[in-house]
Amino acid sequence: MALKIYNTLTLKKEAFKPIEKNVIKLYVCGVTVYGHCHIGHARSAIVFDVVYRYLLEKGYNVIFIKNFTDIDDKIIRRASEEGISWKEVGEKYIKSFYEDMDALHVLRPVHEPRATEHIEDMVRLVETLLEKGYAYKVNGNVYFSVERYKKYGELSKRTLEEMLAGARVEIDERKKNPLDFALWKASKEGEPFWETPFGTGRPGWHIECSVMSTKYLNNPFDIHGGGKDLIFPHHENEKAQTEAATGKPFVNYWMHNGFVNMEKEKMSKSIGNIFLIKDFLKNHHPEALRLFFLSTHYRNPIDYNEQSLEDMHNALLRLYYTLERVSKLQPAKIIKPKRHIPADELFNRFYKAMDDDFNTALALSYIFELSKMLNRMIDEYDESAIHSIHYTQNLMVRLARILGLLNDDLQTFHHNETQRHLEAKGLDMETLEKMIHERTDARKNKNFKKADGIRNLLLEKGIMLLDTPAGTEWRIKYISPMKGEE
RNA sequence: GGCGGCAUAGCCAAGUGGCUAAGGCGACGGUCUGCAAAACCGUUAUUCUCCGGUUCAAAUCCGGAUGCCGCCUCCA
Repeated sequence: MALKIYNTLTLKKEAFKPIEKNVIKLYVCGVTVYGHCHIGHARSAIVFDVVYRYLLEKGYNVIFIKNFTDIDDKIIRRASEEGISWKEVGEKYIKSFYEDMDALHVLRPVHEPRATEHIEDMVRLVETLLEKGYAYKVNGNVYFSVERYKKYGELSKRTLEEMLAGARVEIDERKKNPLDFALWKASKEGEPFWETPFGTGRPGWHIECSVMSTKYLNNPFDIHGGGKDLIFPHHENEKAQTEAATGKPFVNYWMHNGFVNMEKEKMSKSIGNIFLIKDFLKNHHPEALRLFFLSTHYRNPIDYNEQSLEDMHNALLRLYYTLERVSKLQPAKIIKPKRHIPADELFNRFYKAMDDDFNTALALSYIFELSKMLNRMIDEYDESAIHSIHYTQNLMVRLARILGLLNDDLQTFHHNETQRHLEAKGLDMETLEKMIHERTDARKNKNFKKADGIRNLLLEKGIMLLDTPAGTEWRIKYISPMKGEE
């Protein structure tokens, strides 16, 4: 099966051919570490985590690099705000980044280089660009001359004339062209700096990615990814610098994920409508966020709202409850997974969907179909089916894990869900069990009015009771306030 | 102003030339139940923003209109 990837450079879906057979070199722009990660960072991380997982699943040796930008204007500003050094700012938010990524089950890339560990390489790149005449010095700053690089605008699909017509670029007298961008910035008093042949200063924004990607992957390399907002200027500039310096193409396939909107508006720090991953995790299972993102194609925008997240949380619970039903079946003495052809068909369709530019929305639908298939097999249970059931379950879990879902074992899942949910609703285990007990007694005495009252009370708290032959069980169920009132 | 994208059921969302227009959430009916719930079965878009065109055939291609969004400035 052939993988196709939508390439921002050509605006087309293209058959994917790695440069080296069986090896894929993947670079994704990481974060600038000056704050906690928000839901938008989470989308990018999850999208490329799934790309990484799927490429591994297909048997490729994936050299996946994701950087930290740990020196920049905003970090310096943050340091003075928090009264700590810029290095401490970096350390603090790298730690925060890992907490969030681990919670979201984002796999660690092969290397996670930091900008400040590659200053020497940056200096070398700037020198090369100066030597080749692509860059010029002004008062300790070094600028890249966009007019010298003929393909400037190739990635973001605009010409220099068009960009200037936009005329929102601040005119800086020192630059030859307003669109020229800084490779190296002269440091001001009190700012971090490095000594270089062209002056005391610090790197510009784009250069770290050029340096780290080519250092670990060489160029051209296979896939470069990031959020859509990085196409211009970040990726355009990375490409210009690297191609000008090396005389070789930079990247074969450019992948960009769409934004997360809040109430139809882009989530961004400047608008101030950001929602942190840490806040999300207080109220939801981390996989609900994955499910939410993966239910839309990665290139499309997605609108974040509580209702959608609750829908997704319910959908996630459904998958876990299917696994739970399977776990409760009378175990066979020896499980010999037996092929179940309809399940295999869904498995194949899953791969086909993923091969089509990572169509996770379609791929997910097959996981839900496997879940339904399992439930049906359990409903019509006879002992001989146990082997097929296990086979089907294994397929379902395997596919889910390619998407980074169903990571929890049932115990962990229950424990975490219960903790989070009870806390959010101001309940505790003891009260809950007492209420269930009370209701059971009421039912025994045929006092159904009281029993139903308790049940409704709990339902309002998002706890649903199930009377099974084995006794009363309870589950979490997200009910939106609107629907609850109806 | 320039460039790019989107418009599919109550909501979210796949599908981009031809089998019954995926899947999730929700709603309704059935089985089950004290009644429920869960689970399963069934129903929930004869039609894909609108108007033209191409074609034997279009949600899917082309032209136009309307609406929404993004980039052109730090951003995932």
